[in-house]
Amino acid sequence: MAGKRDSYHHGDLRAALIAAGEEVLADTGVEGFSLRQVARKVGVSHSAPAHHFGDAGGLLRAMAADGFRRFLAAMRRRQAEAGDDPREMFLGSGLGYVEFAEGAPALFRLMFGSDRIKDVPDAAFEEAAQAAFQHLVDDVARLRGISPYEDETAMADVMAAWSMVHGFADLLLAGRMKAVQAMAGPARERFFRQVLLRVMT
Amino acid sequence: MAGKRDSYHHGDLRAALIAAGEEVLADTGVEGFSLRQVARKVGVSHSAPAHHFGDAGGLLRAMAADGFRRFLAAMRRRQAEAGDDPREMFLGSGLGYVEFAEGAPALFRLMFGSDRIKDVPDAAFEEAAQAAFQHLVDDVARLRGISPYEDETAMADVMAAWSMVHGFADLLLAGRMKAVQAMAGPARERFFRQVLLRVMT
DNA sequence: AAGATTATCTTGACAGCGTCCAGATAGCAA
DNA sequence: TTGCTATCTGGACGCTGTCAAGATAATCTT
Repeated sequence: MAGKRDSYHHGDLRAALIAAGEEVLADTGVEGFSLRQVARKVGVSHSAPAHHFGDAGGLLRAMAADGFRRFLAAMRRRQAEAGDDPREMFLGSGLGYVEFAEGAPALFRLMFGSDRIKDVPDAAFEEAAQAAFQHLVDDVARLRGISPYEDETAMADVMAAWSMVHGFADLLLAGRMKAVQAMAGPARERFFRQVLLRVMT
Repeated sequence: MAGKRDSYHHGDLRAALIAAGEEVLADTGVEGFSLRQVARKVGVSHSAPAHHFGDAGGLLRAMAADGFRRFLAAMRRRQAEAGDDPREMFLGSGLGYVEFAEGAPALFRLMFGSDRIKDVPDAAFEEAAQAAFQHLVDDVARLRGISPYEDETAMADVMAAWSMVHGFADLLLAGRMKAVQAMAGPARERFFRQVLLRVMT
């Protein structure tokens, strides 16, 4: 993956930096992430990224936006396997949510509020994050038979479900749910279903 | 707070570094946190902290441990105001949880799984974190009339409640719950109670 | 086709960072 | 008083992000 190239121009440096960046992120975590390390990995000078992303935050925001797209894809994938019962579809999304978080913990943490991307508006990021949120809204709408945008209780369902799934995932990554981590795959999934369902009565 | 001193030795540098560190953390966030900045704030050489904490991670772990103690205190305080109904006491803890997170977002994030303190065992940190968890276990025990350590469903209650509160707080900090953030204080509290109670049917 | 313009990438510089190391200073024990 | 040890300083190192100036290639204009 250490891309040496023959021509002066790279070809698709932007995409290569995002890909390499996610590898570096997975290796070192958000806080150890370094722009120069990414540049080295792609085989490009240390200040080449600046032209595409401005500064380090720019690259991280692009990575986070990309992360949200794959996050949504992970939820859809699990949901597709769940059949067409609204409740099972909802649970499928939740399982995809947690699965993604465990598969790419540093990226997940980056997406949800790292200081390095905060407070700088980014259209692509916001759009991708919004799309993921919308997926959850759709789940609840299907389950309740009414749009959360038109029904306050349904919107409370959305917030409750989101909080539950997100908290579960985040505590898992923090290593604070040792009892759950000790469970084997299937038992853990069963446990998670049971927990998540509480939110939907 | 920029402590100039008269003697060569500081007196209580360790505590001063922790206090100054939390200010720096609040100002710059976990990822912008710098050891030298803390040293400057206390009026001490850039490598003085090393003697007390080893490296930057050492100081951050000590700060996180201190954070967990204040976190627990915040939950207790809110609980004490809630009277003696088990349900109200439980809600009080939850409100304290969120209140602490909003009052010290960077510290909260540090406590729950920053890369800069992870994977290095620390007795003081682990003990303080465990004490906070125990508080939650006690809440559920009081509510269910049985110890979660002896009853699987009660332990599932603990995990569900914890996930819910933690997710709510973390999403709030991430700025992802705009609808909730827009609510005025009392309305928000009412909403949160309603959400948290779902977990305890 | 040739020249000019623009996008892309390199190189070198700078200050700030964490950590290591040798030395200075002060409190304390004998 | 004489050591001894804990505490703190100052300088060095390699790493970092960002900026500015220059080199190279692709594209546009005519």
